[in-house]
Formats: sequence, C-alpha cells, structure tokens
Amino acid sequence: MRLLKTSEYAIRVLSHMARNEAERYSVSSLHRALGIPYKYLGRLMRKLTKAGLVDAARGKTGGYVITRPPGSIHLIEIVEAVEGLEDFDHCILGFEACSSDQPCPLHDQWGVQRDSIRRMLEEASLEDLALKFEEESEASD
Amino acid sequence: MRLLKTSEYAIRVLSHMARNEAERYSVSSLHRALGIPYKYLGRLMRKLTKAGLVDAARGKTGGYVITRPPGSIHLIEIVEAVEGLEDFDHCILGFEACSSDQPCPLHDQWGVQRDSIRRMLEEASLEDLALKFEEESEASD
DNA sequence: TGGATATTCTACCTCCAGGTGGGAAATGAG
DNA sequence: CTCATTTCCCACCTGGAGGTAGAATATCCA
Repeated sequence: MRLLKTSEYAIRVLSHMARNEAERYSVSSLHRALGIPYKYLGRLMRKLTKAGLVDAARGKTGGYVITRPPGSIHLIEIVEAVEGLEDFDHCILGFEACSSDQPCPLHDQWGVQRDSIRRMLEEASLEDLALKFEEESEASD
Repeated sequence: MRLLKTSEYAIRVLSHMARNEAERYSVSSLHRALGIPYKYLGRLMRKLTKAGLVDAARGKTGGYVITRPPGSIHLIEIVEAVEGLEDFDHCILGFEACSSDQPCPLHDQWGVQRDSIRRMLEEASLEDLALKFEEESEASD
C-alpha cells in the first residue's frame, strides 16, 4: 500500500523545482538538496524528460526546467509517468474477473478507497506542495 | 497501490478453506480448486503454518486445516503474516521524518485513506468472505 | 513390511526496482 | 580552441517477489 520509491523521488524533485519555476536545476544540485542517489536521479530525470514533464539542456549552463506551470501538474500525472496506473484498477483480492457485474467480496468497499486515493492524487498539484513546503521552511526559521 | 500477489493467494486459499472449517485440504486439491502454482502454493502453506493460521499433517490422510474459527481470522492478520504491515505506516511521499509533528503536505489526507483501508482489512473476516463466495456459487447454479 | 500419498526442505531460476560506475556527447565560459 | 560542466547512454550489481525442480521425510493402509 504505497507508491514506488521512484514515484516518491519524482514528486519530491518536481515539487522542489516548482518553488522556482524558471530556474534550471542540475542533477548535482538536486542531489545535494534532496539527498536522492546521484546516478539514480540522473536516470529518473531522463525519464521525466521523455514524459514531457521537464525540459533538459546540456552543457555548462544546462539542467532541467519544469515545462508547465506547477499549478497545472497534478501528482497523478507524475505517478502515471513513473510507474503507471495499472495497479489502481487491480482487484484487492487479485481476481481477474472482478468487476461490478461479478464483484469480489470486497469489490465495492475497495472501489471507494481506491477512487478516494486517486482523487487525492488528481487534486494535489505541484503548486500546492511547493506552497506547503515554503510554509514549513518559513516556520522553521 | 495493491497487496502482494502472495497476500492475494493467501486470502483466496484461506477463504476457500473457511467454507469447510474441519476439512483437511491437500496442496494439490487447493491447486486444482484455485489455480495457484502448485510448488509456490506449497511454500505459501508452509509460511501460513509457521504463522499459526493453519495446521499441517503429513502422510496419506494429511493436509492443512484452519486452526481457528473463520469468524475470528481477519484479513489484516493474513496480510501481516505474508508481507508485514510496514507499508501501512509509510509516508505517501516517502519522507522519513513525516509525522503529526512534522507533517508532509499530504500527511493528513493520506492518513485518512490509510486508516480506512486498514479498517476494511481489520473488519473483514474469513467467514464474511466464505459466505459471500457461497452466495456467488449458489447464484450461478 | 512396503508402497502410495502427503508435507517439508534445499536449491535454483527469471524478472524488476533500486542503485552504481564509466565513459560518451553536447555546450557555454574563459 | 580548450576545458569544465552538463546531460546522455551503456553495462552491471543487489535484493526480493514470483515460480520451478528434485529429493527427503512422515504417515496411513493394504
């Protein structure tokens, strides 16, 4: 009952980048700021680039930038890009045929839970997260 | 956002066994009834034996039997025996320090979801599942 | 007593997430 | 031009989930 670690990483990276929308972040600066393993982070950023969430520039002044306004990027999109959403349609008891026609004993209950989680990820934007993080760092001053 | 396949297997096996509380089920009969890979199922049954959920008997009339009344065994116990409950205390954004004192942006929302799922698994017993399965097989007659 | 049927054990295998290492290729600064 | 900094691409390693193979051990029954 959790996201893949890579999805967690992706959300943390992007909400960090959302605090300065226009700034170019290098892998090494993100690594220093967030403590995510350097090499692994590089591969993750490439993945986010291919997914169109960030833009990459090589060379000395290169780095990554968010492609769209943070308010328009919701967590569900990040999760989808990194690990896909297949598991959100998965029966909690693993029955292939489970559906509203042929429901497993927990079908309805689990459906409510799953939709609720999905809605949470659909409604939370990077801007929301970035703002909350701002508040926290101000509070700790 | 799903249980391990092994937890799904375990729930299916045990709710099947719950339909005839006193019967001894061999691995091969469970394999035939449920389609779970034979050898893998053997290892799972050994695990459930060590967890105390079933009792094993060797030899010609041997097999497995549920140790306690199905109404007293809840899904959360099965999940705990197979995959543990660590992930149920895990921050949705993966922050180590995330707590009510130092909440991540989604801490409260995710807490509600997580507790709700946990409660579903705590309240559903093997007896409940077995009864529902009975209803289904009657309906398909 | 011996065979048939059952659990049990050890050892492997494949696949994927997570993580590491070495070097390419691109690009701006000096 | 040269060099440092960056992204990019390659191969590899580890651990765990899921799955398979073969034999050892225990028990009933004829």
